[in-house]
Amino acid sequence: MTNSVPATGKRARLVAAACQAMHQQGVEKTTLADIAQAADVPLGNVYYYFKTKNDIVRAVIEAHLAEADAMLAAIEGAYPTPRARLKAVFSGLSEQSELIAEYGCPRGSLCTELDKRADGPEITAELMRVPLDWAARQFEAMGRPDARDLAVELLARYQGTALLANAFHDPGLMEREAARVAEWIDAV
Amino acid sequence: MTNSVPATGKRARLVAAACQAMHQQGVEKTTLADIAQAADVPLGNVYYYFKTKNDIVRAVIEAHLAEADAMLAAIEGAYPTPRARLKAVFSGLSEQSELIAEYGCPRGSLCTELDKRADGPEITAELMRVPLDWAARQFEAMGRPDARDLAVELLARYQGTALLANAFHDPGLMEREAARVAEWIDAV
DNA sequence: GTCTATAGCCAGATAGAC
DNA sequence: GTCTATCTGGCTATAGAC
Repeated sequence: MTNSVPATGKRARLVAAACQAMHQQGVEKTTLADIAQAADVPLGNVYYYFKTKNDIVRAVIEAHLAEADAMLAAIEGAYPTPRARLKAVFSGLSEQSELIAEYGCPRGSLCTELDKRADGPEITAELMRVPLDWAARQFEAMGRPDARDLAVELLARYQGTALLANAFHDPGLMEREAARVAEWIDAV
Repeated sequence: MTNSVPATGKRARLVAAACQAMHQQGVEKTTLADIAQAADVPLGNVYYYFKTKNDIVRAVIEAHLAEADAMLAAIEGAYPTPRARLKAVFSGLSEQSELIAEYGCPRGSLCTELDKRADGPEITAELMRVPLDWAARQFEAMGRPDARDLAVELLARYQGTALLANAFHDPGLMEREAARVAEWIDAV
């Protein structure tokens, strides 16, 4: 390992602060000063860890990807059947309905926003590719030849519902749709 | 009518330019100079029509709402049954798959972005409420007691698919899902 | 490695001549 | 009503002492 983590974990604190701030305020409106203050790091010191703001964005995406990997792996370990896994993921996501109603899906809104950024990192699409591929593998394991289509439908329903729940600031909308999606997974 | 429209239609040009720029670049990254230049209006003159940037955002939303109203009214006039209307709207939307793959759904990404803006206009949610209520009325006319749930599912699928098509820059994804949604409407 | 001070830039908004 | 010139503030990024 070439880079040793500073004892204080400043880098980790900065990334965590950036994740939260960018989710709540959006990428563009989040300033380096916001992040530095939330992480309790002096502004100038941020540049020791990240050369540009875009590097922070990249780190935020990578943090989301790592979290998604860990979450999906944990679910695969905990549930034996693909159907149970799919339902577990979706119910886990909709437990955050309050957060989503207030600020939207952290990964979805990041995708939407970064796509308009001329210099947005190319990894952005991974935020959707990872869960999409995972869901497609589960549907394949269920023997569905249209696994990919079903995965698209599942992810689209989640993302679209998150968008609506956020627009109306209504967590109930998210929970209601989550219940209907669970029925759908059972029926597929 | 208290305000007479200037003969040159500068205001209309500004709103149209703002609509396009904000769809393509996002609200935050669109500057008044961008809008003024695209509309061929000198920068300082913009402030004669709009006191603040937020006023332009409001006008953009109102333009989208007016367009949606006109579109839905036209479809209601052209198709007799609710089922045909729902399919017509959805197929109309997915004809713009190239545009959506490049920049996302104009109304969806606007909702997502404006919700993170502290001073975002309250009308924002209308962008989703109008089509949602309209779809719910169509499902009601089909005698469905769960009309509202079905409307949420329909709009969520559209918005979610638009987000994915944009993330992957894949118009085909939008078209494929549109075809599957059409089947779903027939089966409901 | 850490932090202060500040450079440099660019956006939103205004003043005021015409 | 129209337009030029400019003010003001905030943000990214850097310089350089410690």
